[in-house]
Amino acid sequence: MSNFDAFFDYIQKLSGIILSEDEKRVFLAHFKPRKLLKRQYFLQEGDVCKYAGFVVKGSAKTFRIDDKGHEHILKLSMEDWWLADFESYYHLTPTRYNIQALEDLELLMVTNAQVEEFFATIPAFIVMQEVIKQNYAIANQNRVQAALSYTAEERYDDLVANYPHFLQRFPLNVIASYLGLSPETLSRIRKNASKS
Amino acid sequence: MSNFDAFFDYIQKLSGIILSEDEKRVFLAHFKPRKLLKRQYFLQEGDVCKYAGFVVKGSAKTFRIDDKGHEHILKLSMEDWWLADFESYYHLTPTRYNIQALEDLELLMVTNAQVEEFFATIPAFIVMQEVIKQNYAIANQNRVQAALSYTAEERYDDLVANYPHFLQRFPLNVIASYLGLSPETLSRIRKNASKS
DNA sequence: AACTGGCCTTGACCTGTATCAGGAAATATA
DNA sequence: TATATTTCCTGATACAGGTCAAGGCCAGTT
Repeated sequence: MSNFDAFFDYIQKLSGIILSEDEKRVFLAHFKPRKLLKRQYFLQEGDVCKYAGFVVKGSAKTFRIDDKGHEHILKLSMEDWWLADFESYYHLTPTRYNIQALEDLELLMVTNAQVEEFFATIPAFIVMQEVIKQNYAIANQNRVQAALSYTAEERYDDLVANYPHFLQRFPLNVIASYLGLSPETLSRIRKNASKS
Repeated sequence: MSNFDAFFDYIQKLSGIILSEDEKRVFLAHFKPRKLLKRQYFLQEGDVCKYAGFVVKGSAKTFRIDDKGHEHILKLSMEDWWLADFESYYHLTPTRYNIQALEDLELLMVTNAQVEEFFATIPAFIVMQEVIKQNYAIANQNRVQAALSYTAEERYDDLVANYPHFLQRFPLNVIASYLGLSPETLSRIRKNASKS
């Protein structure tokens, strides 16, 4: 039950609309709580991402394995974020990504079909969806720009400035992969940074 | 008037909803046609992106100038796309980008305030907006992944596979910048590719 | 027809970042 | 407590892609 309180807060905060008790009951009826242990997979390459999971507690990485067997982290998710490959989720196509728990996870899961059937009439949820898509589009746009035109060090500085909590929460090899760097390079950048 | 026909087709195609004559009149009343010549700016760094412009004809680049004076192209836009920095447009914050015409442009312009006042009740427009945000979020997600984990050659191959018309339409130095490469490197990649 | 400026290529060289190898410190597991 | 395992650092070396410099080609202008 306290699972859902965090979720309700999130919807209300993002949408700016208060949920009625009736509306809350609709969420309770159709969002399915689920737990995953550290290292368990939420999604694997080739699968269709049938569910989106709201993260109540814990964290996860979305990543791809390249031809040489190297892992590239595209996204790090924690409380008040969603676990899903939205491309696969909306289009029901096989995903190119893996999503794996970095810490034990508590999720609230739902399918896109359920969203369309049960939540299409709840204003707060509609607005929330719009805000999420908009924010995600903008965040990714900025990340493209950073990836294409910033040096490794600039990207790290950017992370320190904008997502300092990532550094407390995730090991440095995970951060390195998220920044598109080898762990060695990140280590050297940090060594330099601490000097100046 | 034929300006608007292309726009109406676009809305109807993206939303899957036919526009009534009354609805079309609302668009005619509030979207403002505008022309820009090649090399003219639609937006400059530091400005607020007050207008979004639907591209009826022509093309443009969205780019940033780095500390060393180098240009990095974030986005290339042509017919049936929008000209705007959405971050600045939605939040009314100063933009970090420049948008400049690569060819003579014919646009239909609108402010976010107008959208909220006049188009918030037109279902086709609402659905269109959702689809745009969703597609843009997904496209940017894939581009982040490409920028962080693909080699220069893989990124070029990706472009050839997914956006072959870009190559016909834009000079190679523009393509190079869009891929995050120097023109010299792109030239060498193409030379190799044509061999095999 | 000559001139100009933008576009593209090529070669030589340089630099940032990856890779490989080893090891220390911290953390989990027995 | 002992033993793996993971995390992080450091040094040596390799390589992808950037930078600099030069020249050719083509379209537009005079």
